[in-house]
Amino acid sequence: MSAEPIRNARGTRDFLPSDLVLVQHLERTAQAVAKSACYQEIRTPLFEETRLFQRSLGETSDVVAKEMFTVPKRVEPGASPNAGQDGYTFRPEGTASAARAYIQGGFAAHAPLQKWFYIGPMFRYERPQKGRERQFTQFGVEAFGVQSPELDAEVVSLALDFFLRLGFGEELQVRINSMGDPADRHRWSAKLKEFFQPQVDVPDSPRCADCVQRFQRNVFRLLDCKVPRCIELNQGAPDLFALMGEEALQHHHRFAQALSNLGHQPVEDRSIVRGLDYYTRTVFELHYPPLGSRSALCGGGRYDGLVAEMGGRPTPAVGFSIGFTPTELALAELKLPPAADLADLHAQLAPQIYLVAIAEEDRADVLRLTHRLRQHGWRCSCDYRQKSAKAQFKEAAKSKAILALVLGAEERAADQVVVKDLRLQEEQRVEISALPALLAQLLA
RNA sequence: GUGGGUGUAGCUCAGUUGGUUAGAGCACCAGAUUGUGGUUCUGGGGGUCGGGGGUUCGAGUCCCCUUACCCACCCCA
Repeated sequence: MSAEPIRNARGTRDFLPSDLVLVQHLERTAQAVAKSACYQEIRTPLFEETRLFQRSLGETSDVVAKEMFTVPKRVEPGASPNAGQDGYTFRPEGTASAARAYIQGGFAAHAPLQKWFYIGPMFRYERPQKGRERQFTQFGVEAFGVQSPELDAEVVSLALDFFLRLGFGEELQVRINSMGDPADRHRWSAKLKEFFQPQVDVPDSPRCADCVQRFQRNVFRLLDCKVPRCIELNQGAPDLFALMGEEALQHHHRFAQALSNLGHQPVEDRSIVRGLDYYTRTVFELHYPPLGSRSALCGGGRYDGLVAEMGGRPTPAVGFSIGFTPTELALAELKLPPAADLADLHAQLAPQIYLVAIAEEDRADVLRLTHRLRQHGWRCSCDYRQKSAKAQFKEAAKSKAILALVLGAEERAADQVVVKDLRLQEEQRVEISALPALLAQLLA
């Protein structure tokens, strides 16, 4: 049996100790931003009933149509489970689960206003490429129970704050649009189909092949096609804003106003059309133009219909999600964050104290002392490979420890220990009883 | 799902028009006289050259297939 080594599954990543430094920094930044605005953390299961996503994201969305990690509910021999309809699916995004938890928790009745955030892995069965993985981490925020456009602006400002704290500059751009209310959307959809029909429904369509496809699945997407010819053909297409109801229009204006009130002049961008069904009114994206083609950092919007659609009381809501992977890519390109921001996390990878046993007979005492110091809260390490004293000092240096404690026959006889500062190469011999105080001073 | 690129030690790569036991740097391990470090020196472990088939006297080096990864499209975080 020639055992071929098993590798990580396609589209997944190992986060090794040094990789985690950045990730942990992203996590704590996200938490700090969210908590500063009194958003509370939630953790929902990594998998849900498949129906949850079919209902919330829409059967025609790409995510549901071809990117779901679905497993059958039961795998009994002989049974023929229908995973597609009656199975579990690893969550491809966080909003559906949050809405489900909101409904299930009965918040509409006793505490309709809920501001939540989450950080965790999401799964999509896609072909991996740069900035896109099958398992990825998202930071998301969802605020339930308020339909005021000022809340939309608050949510956007959280996303902005996240990137600003990571070191992004003032070039950060908020692009906004509105999807109107469902009735507006239906009218618009009909008008669009009417408008595009002649372009698509002919043997030799002037539109690109993708657009012909999109026409069936999601007409809105024709609008953000990048093919030059298609862009031309989009001239004169029906404008949603001309069909939108007064309330939705007002909402959008107040949203834009609230944003500029917070100091973020938004950019109107009619091509922003989120791919998931549940969005209503506000949709937005954060961009960082210096990044060029990969400038999109965050996407979000309002989904006033989702909770009711899923069987809860009608509850307005708004949120966003930020992918860690694109964020990491952007940070790398921008040479961010500054090393100082990560210094503490890096430092935690190294021991503070490395204990050296001069001879074999000293090892037992070294282990005892190591154990004691750990209980005091110091990060301590020592050798378990019978290395020579010399090699232990090498090990101590390599480990980036700050101090070395040396225990030999002389020290043990006198109840003392040598404390060596590896940065200054200075050492002193002290009574064991005085050790905690000295360490506290040296490692402050 | 479609198209393109790549695949030599843990990592970064050399390997001349196919030629004999496949190399380097870094990393790792051990030493350089007796209780002390990141420099230096010496030695050592580690590769069925992604896998399979073919051409050839002979292939890491050419051809085919396959697989993994990467990149782009689609879509999106």
